[in-house]
Amino acid sequence: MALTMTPKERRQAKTRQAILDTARKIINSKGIDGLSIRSIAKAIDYSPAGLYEYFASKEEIVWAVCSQGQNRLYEAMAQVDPALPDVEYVIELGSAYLNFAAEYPDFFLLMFTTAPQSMRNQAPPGKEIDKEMMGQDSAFTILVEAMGRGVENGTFVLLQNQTVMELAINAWIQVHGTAMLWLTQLRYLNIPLEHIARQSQTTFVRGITR
Amino acid sequence: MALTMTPKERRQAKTRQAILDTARKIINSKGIDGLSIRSIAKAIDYSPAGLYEYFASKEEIVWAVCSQGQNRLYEAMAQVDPALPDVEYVIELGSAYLNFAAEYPDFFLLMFTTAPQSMRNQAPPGKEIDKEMMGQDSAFTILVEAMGRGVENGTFVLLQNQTVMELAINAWIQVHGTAMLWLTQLRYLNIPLEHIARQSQTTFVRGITR
DNA sequence: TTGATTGCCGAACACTGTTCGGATTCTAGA
DNA sequence: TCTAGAATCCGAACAGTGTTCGGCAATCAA
Repeated sequence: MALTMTPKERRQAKTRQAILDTARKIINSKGIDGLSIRSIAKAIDYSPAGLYEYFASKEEIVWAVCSQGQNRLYEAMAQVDPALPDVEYVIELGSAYLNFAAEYPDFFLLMFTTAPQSMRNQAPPGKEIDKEMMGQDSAFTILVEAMGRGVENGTFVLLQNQTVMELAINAWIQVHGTAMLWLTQLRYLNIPLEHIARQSQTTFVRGITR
Repeated sequence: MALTMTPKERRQAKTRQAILDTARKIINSKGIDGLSIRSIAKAIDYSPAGLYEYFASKEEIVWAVCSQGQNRLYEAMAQVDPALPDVEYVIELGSAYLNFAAEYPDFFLLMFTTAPQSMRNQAPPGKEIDKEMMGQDSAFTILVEAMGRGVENGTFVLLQNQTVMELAINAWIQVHGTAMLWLTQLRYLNIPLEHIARQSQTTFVRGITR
């Protein structure tokens, strides 16, 4: 797609990306409260007003950062080897999810808490954060396919009237709960993530295998 | 304790509680972004500066609101009948947790996401939000005792080298993940909470029973 | 009746996101 | 090449935020 762009469009895209990159860096270093229009502007040698040529509001910037975060999460999970056995594959997918959360805590919390709330109203039509999550090339899709494969192979067993997607949601719940609880509570009690994550995953696998 | 207070202290406590009550109401109606010092002050016929006689900062107000929220969550879970069989008891505890989250979504999200982050630094010493969570008369304590009882009765089985507290953390992860994922994602996809919660709890119980 | 403390407020400060008008600079068409 | 118009960008301002400070009353202790 970059080949079909005019020089003007390329400049625009470059500036847009520079804004998003600095915004993401500030979030990862100073947290979401340390992110201001003026701090972004100063970092890229722009006037605060100048940013509004590229984004309509601060929320739109944060939304775009989160949207790219979903892609990063997808790529992290897509790197897990699908040739692994069913159980190991699902566990490794979960570990990729958790590593992402542990590496970028503020970013992860932003993507899954404050972001979906306040930005639901003015996200680009057809590109809401939930559609983004469920759509093609999303992290959740990888999980659905992994669970579906396990069910077909007879490795995982469905509950009564349970669909594969619902099973995937349950897997998501388990790993997401681990990430959220560790980020907001357990890590301050010096409880290591790997320790509790292994237990949680083991119990979950025990619950869905026969 | 209210009996040992001087009239002056009673007045102070009354005003403090009025501040916290209005703050909680604003959070539940307008969300956390709708909460401002000036909006609280206007609601109780005070000047913005007047509130600083009772709380040192806005964050201290939010912290106190969250702290009282922990108590409300504890009371909700304490009302579950302990005479229930092990499995039903744990499930009902989880349902109480989920009902709380569904009834006060913004409040719940505040308690478990933005709050623990930003207020860790200047919470009253010995009263950090995590100590609050793990301490006596906390919601988590109820869960620990419930799991411990189930283990003693042989209803629940521990993993290798797993403690009862770790098992309780896993139960917490499961129910917390359900709450968070539904509040931030699933409810916008019109997925009913009861539906997905039942599956999640069933799978978890299946994972910890022999 | 003093003197001091408490309770409360108006005004101000530094910050935030955002808008608007006016400068530049770039670009496309005759 | 010249010019009209669009694309960029900025300074200044506005409304809102949390917070501080000086001072004015009311209350309380001696």
